[in-house]
Amino acid sequence: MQKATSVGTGMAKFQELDAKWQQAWRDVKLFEAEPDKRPKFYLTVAYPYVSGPMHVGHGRTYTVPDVIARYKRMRGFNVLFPMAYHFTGTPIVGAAKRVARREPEFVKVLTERYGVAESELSEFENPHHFAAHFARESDLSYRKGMEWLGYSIDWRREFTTVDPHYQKFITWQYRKLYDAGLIVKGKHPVKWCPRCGNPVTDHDLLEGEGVGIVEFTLLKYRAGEYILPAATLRPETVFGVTNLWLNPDVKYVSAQVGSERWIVSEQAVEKLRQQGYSVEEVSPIRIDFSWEVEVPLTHKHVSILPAKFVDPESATGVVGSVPSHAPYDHVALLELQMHPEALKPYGISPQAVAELKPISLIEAEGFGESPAIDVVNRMGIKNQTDPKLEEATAEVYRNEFAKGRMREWVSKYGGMPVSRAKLAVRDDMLADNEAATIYEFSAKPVVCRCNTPVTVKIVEDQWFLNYADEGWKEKARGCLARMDLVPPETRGQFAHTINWLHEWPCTRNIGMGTPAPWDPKWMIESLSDSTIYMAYYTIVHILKTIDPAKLTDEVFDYVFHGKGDAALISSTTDIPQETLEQMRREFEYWYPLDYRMSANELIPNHLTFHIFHHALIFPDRCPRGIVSFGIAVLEGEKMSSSKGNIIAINEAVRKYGADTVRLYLMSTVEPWQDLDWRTNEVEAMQRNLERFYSLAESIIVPPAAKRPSFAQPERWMLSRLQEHIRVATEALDAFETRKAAQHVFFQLMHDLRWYTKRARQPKARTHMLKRVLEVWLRLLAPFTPHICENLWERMGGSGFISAAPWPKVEEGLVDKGAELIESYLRRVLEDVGKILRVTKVKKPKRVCLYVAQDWKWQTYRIAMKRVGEGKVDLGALLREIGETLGLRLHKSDLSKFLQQTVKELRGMPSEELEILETIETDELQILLEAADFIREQLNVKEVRVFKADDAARYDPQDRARLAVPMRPAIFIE
RNA sequence: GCGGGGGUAGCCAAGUCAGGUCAAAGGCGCCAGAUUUAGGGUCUGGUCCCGAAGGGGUUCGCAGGUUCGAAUCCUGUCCCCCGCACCA
Repeated sequence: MQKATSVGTGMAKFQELDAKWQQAWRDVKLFEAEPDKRPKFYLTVAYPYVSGPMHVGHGRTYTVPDVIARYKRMRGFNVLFPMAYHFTGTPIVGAAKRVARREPEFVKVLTERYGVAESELSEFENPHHFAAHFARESDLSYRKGMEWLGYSIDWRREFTTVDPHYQKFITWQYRKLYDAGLIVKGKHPVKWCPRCGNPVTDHDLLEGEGVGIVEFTLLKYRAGEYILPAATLRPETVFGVTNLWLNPDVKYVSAQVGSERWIVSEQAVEKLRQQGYSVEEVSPIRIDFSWEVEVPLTHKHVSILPAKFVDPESATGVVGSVPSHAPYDHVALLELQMHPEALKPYGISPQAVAELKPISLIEAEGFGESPAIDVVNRMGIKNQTDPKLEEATAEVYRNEFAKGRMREWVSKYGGMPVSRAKLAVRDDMLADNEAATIYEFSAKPVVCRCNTPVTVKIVEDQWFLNYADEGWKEKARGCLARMDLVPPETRGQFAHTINWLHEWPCTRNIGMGTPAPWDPKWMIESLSDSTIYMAYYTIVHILKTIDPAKLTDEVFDYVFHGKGDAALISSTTDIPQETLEQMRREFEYWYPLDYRMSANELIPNHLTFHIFHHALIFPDRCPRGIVSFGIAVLEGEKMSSSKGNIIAINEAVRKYGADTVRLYLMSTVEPWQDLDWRTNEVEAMQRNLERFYSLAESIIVPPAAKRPSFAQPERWMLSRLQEHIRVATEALDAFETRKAAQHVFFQLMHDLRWYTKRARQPKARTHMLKRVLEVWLRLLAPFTPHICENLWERMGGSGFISAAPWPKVEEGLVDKGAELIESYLRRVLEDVGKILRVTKVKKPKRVCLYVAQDWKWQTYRIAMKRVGEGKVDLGALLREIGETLGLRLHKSDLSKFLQQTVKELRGMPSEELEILETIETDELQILLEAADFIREQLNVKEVRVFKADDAARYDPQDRARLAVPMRPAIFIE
């Protein structure tokens, strides 16, 4: 059976077109960008981290800049769109390790899903090989995917972040930062696997993904020579301590910590060591519950009481009791007070326990004296093993932290919001050596892939980028203020991030990357080496021709800052002077970057770093704008590439063709919205494109007619075309790919269908369709370049459509009157259709249309004028019309009609009113001309049109009286 | 908690800044008709409810308010999503 589409087996055909045109572009180096006289447009998108295949999310991320690049090129810009690969970082190293361990699940994904041969596995133990494979080698790789999608990338500038040239560039940059005093040394807690001897990232975890590290303050309670360090998240509550809790079932030890003698749970010892405490000489100790301890800061003396809820695994196993504000403490105390016999084994006086009263030190709106007691009572919690206590604690903490204030009696901190007092108390106590710090996971367990429990380790010697530096922040703010942000809502996020960002650890001791120039045992961390590489793109293709050993700081200083003398640098480095000058010219031509594109989840780090580093290194060449993308999901579900449940974009391209995938990705949502890949919609898109292709062919094939005269349908079509050009242009200028694609594909298709139905003269039609197609192809070219190139060639367009000029709106062809007439006809057809449906008449014999009589039209026009002017005095208007028309007989008809008319006109938007006013419409003429068309559309034998007051009209039901201007009365037989 | 985004018909999603053309674009799905009639493709029409004449009713998370008029403005309220770092 013959297929309606002449694409034949459409899919195969599209793939052929893809390959053909990609080769053609390559052959003429169409996308290799060199500085010239044209205005430039330079855009980049975050280079991919090549830890796996390119999936549909990446497809969207990279198609947006390509569409924009193609659009700008057609607008006459010299466009630079480069691409590179990010190798730096731990996940690739982690993946290689997983291969080395032959983790079955991962190996399975690699071999069965990602097409890696078993025999090659050993090579994938090398992280560099792993990355290179997914960067360029694999059929699922980024390079292939991007080529198959027809991206207009200048591939000469491709590089990886571990290339020696790039490392020279990073070294240059980091020496600058170091010299500026923005690299500072410090320590910070990391997740650490004792067995691997390495920090671990979430990717390396078997269990505990997403678990955070929280900072506890250790309050130093003193008991003679001993110190009992009680861990708390709320140091400000020290003023409400009534006693200390220890768990009688726990093994406690006494340990020499620095110059102090600490008592902690046995489990805490290793933790303290990991966290940089020098712990020596540990011996078991029996807790004597008769001790009194001195509370730090307040110097009160309190007793030690037994409590089961105290967890030896959590922090130090020593806990201070603040019953007024900690539900656990309140319940534990209550239990002891109700069961004094439990105190006997410990030799504690029940009398003393009974006298313990909660001390309230925080007031919070919506709570009474003691929030902890309120909440415990409300939840009906009776004992300290009740799991609801967690929730109660969270509720009290949340409310007190957010809304609480320290009570006035609390010396020094009285009246302070809890959120501030917490830090103030902590800092004061730390300064006086009355407290220390310990880190703990926010949830347990956390287990490394090697099946070892992960601990918190304090890494000493860590190097930080000092984003806390106020001067730097100020520069970044200045840069931000000058930038165009898409979508604009992201501005607040950026501003907030600049304020909030502080020291960022910029070195790591594992993974691939560039050694820190001032301390080469460390590697520059992967986000930190990706902040200004957009500048590197401008010269990389030239740099590649130079021996990296020659790339001294002087070279980069010259190229990027114009510092020094080219001839001199040439003589010391042996780089030809012309080469140096050429690089300088390239940089000066392309920089600043016009738009940076990346995922909006990178605003809190990468994108803001990008601003910081530019503000410092290229203060006069800050990027002009940032576009932030949404994420992508699959059939409404999240993707996971480590589990292999992704749609590899390369496979999708092979299956549906590049243009189908591109248009789908661009037309469903705007770039900053979340994309949902739905297979059935992609398939529908493919059919749509095939339909478009065969429609285009059917337009191209018949020989062109000489320019015939245009009638209403032609005028309408041309006017609509202008509208689509206008909207698409505006949309693409604002990165609204969806809006643009909707107009240039779907809406234009709709209009063209209407036109083909409406067109009466075959010659005019052939001519018009060709004329529309010529524009249409150019409008679609950024989205579906392969198909458009092919059709462009077929219809004899000159050169590549990729290099053709973008269509311009021809104001002279905008014809609001023509548009009004068509929407009028549509309305008439709709009304008739509605009547047919309601009356369930299937095959009408005859349709009669009655156009409003002159007096109604005259009234209408006068009313229109008055309404357009603003206020309407119905009475005055009535008199005015009565006088003008000299009508007496239908006074009541007139007033009724006028009322309706005014109401209707008032509801009309002023724009439409204006058009109506200015355009001479002869309704009768319009309908007479369109009668044939209406007859065809309704599939009736006869359509008759009358004036409503035509005495000779055929009107058995006297419908004509219902006629109103722009709404003819209808009679159906 | 802090910061950001969002709730529109079966699903996705425009429309909200600049109130009226909005029963609300477009896509998907579904239904019907047409097609030298394959349950495929293509084309046409329909797709909140009622209606044998183009009409009426009820809708845009929920509750109020402003207005001749509210999906759009204001107030309150409920719910959902994302980020909060050392890492891509």
